Amino acid sequence: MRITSNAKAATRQRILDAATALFKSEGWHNATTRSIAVAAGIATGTVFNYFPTKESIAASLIAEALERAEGDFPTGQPQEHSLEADLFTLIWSGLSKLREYRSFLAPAAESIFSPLARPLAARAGDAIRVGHLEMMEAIIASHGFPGPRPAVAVQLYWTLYLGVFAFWAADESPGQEDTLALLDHSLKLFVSSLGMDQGRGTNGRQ
Amino acid sequence: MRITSNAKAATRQRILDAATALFKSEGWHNATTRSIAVAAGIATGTVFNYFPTKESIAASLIAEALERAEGDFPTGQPQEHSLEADLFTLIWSGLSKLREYRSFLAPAAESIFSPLARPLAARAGDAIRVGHLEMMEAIIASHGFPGPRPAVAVQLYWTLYLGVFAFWAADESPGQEDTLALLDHSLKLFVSSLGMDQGRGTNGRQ
DNA sequence: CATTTAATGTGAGCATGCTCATTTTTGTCT
DNA sequence: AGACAAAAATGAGCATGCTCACATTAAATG
Repeated sequence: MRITSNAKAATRQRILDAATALFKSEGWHNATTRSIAVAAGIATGTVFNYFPTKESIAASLIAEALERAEGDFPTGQPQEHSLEADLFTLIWSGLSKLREYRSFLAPAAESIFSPLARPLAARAGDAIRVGHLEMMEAIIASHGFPGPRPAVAVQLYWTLYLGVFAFWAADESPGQEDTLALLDHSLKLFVSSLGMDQGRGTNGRQ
Repeated sequence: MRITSNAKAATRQRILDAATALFKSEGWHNATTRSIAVAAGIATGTVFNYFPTKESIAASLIAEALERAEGDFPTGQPQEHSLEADLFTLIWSGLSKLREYRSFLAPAAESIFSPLARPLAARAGDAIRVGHLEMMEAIIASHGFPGPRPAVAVQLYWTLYLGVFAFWAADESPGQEDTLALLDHSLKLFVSSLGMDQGRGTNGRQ
């Protein structure tokens, strides 16, 4: 049992490559698991020896793409710019590097949202969560903002991020200017909330 | 051709009743279209004479439930309370009335999010869109807040609303206090954004 | 090389959402 | 009632995601 994982990794990669091509050319629904298997030169069942579901193939692609795109973000340490500008860079430059995947990310974004289970943050996979949330926390901390209680802050950030991501994935305005507008506003929302009361609000009810 | 629509409406209602029961008892995935048909005492194909997709059955149930729940909201006219308090009432009392449906709304919420097409607001159906968004606009207008450009405002509100809705649907904390905390914060975000610049921001980049 | 054991690949087959050609029911007119 | 047309219902059948018992290949051992 030495180089077994080489062949395994190669098969896995063939599946990912075939899926990438088919998602782009055929779209999420028309790219069937059978067609992916054929394109990868394997049997249908083999696909499911590597990925438990079709969704998980897309999840892997998205996670890897995001990881790659965000891999060369400078740091989460103190920056020259405003908190908003730093968070903008974190999100927007990540999206910019994903631009080539837009055509298949639009339908695949479904798979990110679908289960809607409680730990929404955990959904996009460890790569995104660790990379993105830690970056976000570091950036925020570097600017010295106090935060709301952690669970809510994480939820807020993910609501913002996933909302922008979903909008961006389907945004066909020139230069994604609609996404830019949404991101601008969302960030102002987020940043302004960080300075707010840190306890549980009441909104005027008893 | 006089009372034909009576029988039709009856069959449609039998489907909705059967679906409601099965979604609650079996969950979204285990409630199959065949089992719904059997429970309604009709053939599988008949279901699709009334609803184009399984998803649309859930959409109808959700839309009707929301319509019912929000039907007796006072108005969108000037209130005694703050903007935040008014919006809180709009959302929270709606959710409260939906509480009995929580067990099936959690999985069914998937269907609201899944297509993620551009006009996100149109997704939840006219009942919700008209009722909710008009209410929201009326409430905001009554408080004299200037708004950002409409498309962004609508998107922002729906990101907030659907995010809260999805979180609530899966929230099992006592009294849904986690949802309350999220809603409090989300509303502060939203309200504070309404007073911000109304043009396109730049976040400090060229 | 021959055997054994583990890893990997296979594809028939299942359940499901949905389609559609056909059958059954309903309503109208003579 | 009988003939006809429109509306409604039917269920066999399709494509898809996924499973699983089995076949094939590769590695380890004698």
